Order: sequence, then structure tokens, then C-alpha cells
Amino acid sequence: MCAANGLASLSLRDLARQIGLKAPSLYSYFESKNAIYDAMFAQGCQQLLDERPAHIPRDLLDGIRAILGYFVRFCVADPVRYQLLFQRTIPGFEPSAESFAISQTAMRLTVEWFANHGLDRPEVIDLFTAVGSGIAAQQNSNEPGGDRWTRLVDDAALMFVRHIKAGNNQPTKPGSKST
Amino acid sequence: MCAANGLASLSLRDLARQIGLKAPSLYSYFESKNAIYDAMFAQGCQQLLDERPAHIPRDLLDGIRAILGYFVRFCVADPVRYQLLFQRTIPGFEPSAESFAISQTAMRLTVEWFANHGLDRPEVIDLFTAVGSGIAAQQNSNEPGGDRWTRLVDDAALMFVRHIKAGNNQPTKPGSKST
DNA sequence: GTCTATATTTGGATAGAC
DNA sequence: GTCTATCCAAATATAGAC
Repeated sequence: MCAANGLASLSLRDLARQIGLKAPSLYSYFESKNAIYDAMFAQGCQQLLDERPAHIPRDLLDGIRAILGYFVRFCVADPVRYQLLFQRTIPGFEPSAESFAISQTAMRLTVEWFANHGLDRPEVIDLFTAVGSGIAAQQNSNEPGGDRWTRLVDDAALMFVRHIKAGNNQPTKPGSKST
Repeated sequence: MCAANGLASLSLRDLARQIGLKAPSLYSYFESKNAIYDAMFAQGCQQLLDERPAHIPRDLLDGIRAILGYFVRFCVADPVRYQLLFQRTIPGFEPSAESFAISQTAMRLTVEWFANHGLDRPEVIDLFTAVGSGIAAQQNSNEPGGDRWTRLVDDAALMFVRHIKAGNNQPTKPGSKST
């Protein structure tokens, strides 16, 4: 339902009608509208965990490609889910502690994979998530359902891996310091 | 006002009260609520144009840093403006042709700068906008007002420039397929 | 141009019968 | 658990007096 008119347009009346109920009956299952958003949030986080590739290549570039590709595909497969999980545009909605814990688990898996490759600086992770979020954000905002940005995933992975292999020192600059 | 509770929470009553009017009086200035959003959209696009640095360094890395930094700073300076201009989360709102033309002008300036540096492949521009959007999106979503991602701008610029200088060919891979 | 008054719709949420 | 009926609040928008 939200896919049609956006997350914010969800109404309990319409939702109930879709499943053959009247609006008040929903309160037997959820104590508020935000509780429904929270359940959707938790479900989305769980999907992010469940759909994670079972085997991520050990090679750095291939692994980054796999993780980046999986994340971007997940985001563009359902723009509303992306909006709910990664943008914060529903006024007054905050995920519960239980739901938020699921999202943290998903994040931790990626952080651990990076650490296993000797990449434990937070800035490296943050740059990586920025690249993934950026591809997904541009695709969902400017061309939902298309592939103008998603097809850049492999190229972006290469860009990222080249950079972290080269280090943060700036080459061919006279006064640069090396890390 | 929107900065407090998000774009979607804007109400004509509150807006009118803030400026010492009653709600119906607004209709002397705007013919609908969406017309107000459209004016905000146009104003934001105009600001993006006006605040563009007068002089962008001719050097590739310095220039990319300047453009990326200016874009990211613009986005995080006003998350609601960012949401209105670059995310599409207001149900039923589409910018008018006039407003959209302003945003296209801003984009064209960047495209022209890239072209002047021999970078005219759309994929290069798209990757660049993804990096910029990603930094801004992560900052605004996860730490609005902070600098955890914005301080990565120079590093991201270096990453991007290194990549486009190196080309899209993948080095040091035995059995890889090209492009 | 601004106001009062109101139309109209819609929303989340609750009370209480069954 | 589900329903009817309703409450209460809020929204955009319009009509018409001044």
C-alpha cells in the first residue's frame, strides 16, 4: 500500500479494508499506528539480515562488490522500505529498542567483515556506507525502478577498494604526509 | 517551522499564525499548499545556485573538493531543504516546470565543469553525485547537525579523483573480464 | 487583503455490544 | 476478536462580510 503513495499516506482505515477488517480491529494486533511502522521497520531489518549473501568472497574487491551490491539491491528493491529504514521522514516515528537492535546486528556483520580484512577505522566504514547509501538514494529519488545508478555498483566498489589500498595519503602533492 | 517536525508536518494554520495571519489569508499569496512547497523548492534551488563558490579551482582534485564540499555543506546546512530538493517524500508534491528548470540549471553548471576537464561520460557524473548524496544522506539521517560524514569530504574527493584518473580498467586481476 | 465562519474530508483512537 | 458507533482533533479549502 505504501508503495503507491508513500509511507506517510498509510491510513488505518485503508489498511484494515485491504485485509477485510474494520479499522478498530487493528487495535487487537497493534496498539498504535506507530507500532505498525515499528513492525515494518523490524521486518525490513530482518529481511536485510536474511537476504545477506551466505558466502561473501574473501577477496577484498569481490567481497566489497558483493556487500555493496547486496545492499544497493536491497534498497532499490523496495524504495518505501528504504525510506523507512534509512531515511527518517515519518514525523514522530522512532523505532523501538528491539527493532533498532536488529538493524544494529546487520550493521555489525559488515563491520566485522571489514575488521577481518584489517579495516577497522570507522572512517573507512563510514565512507563505504556513504557510497552505498548514495547510489541507492540517487536511484530511488531520481529514477525509481531503473538502473542508472545501480549499474555503477561494481565501478564504485573498485573506486572504494583502490582508495583504501592506496591509503589516505595524497600522492603527487609536494607537502603531503603519509599515514 | 519544518525543521522542527519535518516537511510533512507543515500546516497552513501554524504557518499563518507564525506570520501573524489567519490561514485563509495565505490563499491571497499561494493557491494551494503544494504551491508553497513549490515556492520552497524553487527558493532552495536558487540558493544552491547563489551559494555556489564564485571561483572553483582549476586543478582537478581541488576543484572536486570544492564542488563536493559545497554540495555537502549545502545539504547538511538544512536537512529539510535537502529532503525537499533531493528526496521525494512529500506525497503528491511535484515541482512545477519553472522550479524544476532552476534545479536543472544548477546541475548543468557541474556537468559543464566536468566537461571542461574532459569528463563527459554520464557515468562519471552519476558516480560523483552518488558520492555527494551519500555523504549528505548519511549525515542527515544518522547524525543531523554533526560532522561524522561531512568531514570525509576531502577523503571522498581524493577517492573519486584517483578513480577517474586510473580509469575503469581493473588492475592486477588474473582472470577478470574487462568492463 | 484579512477576517469569521464553515464546508468537507480525513485521520487515529476509544467505548461498548456481541 | 470483530463489529458499529462515535469521539476528538486536525487538515485543506471556500464563501462572503468588511
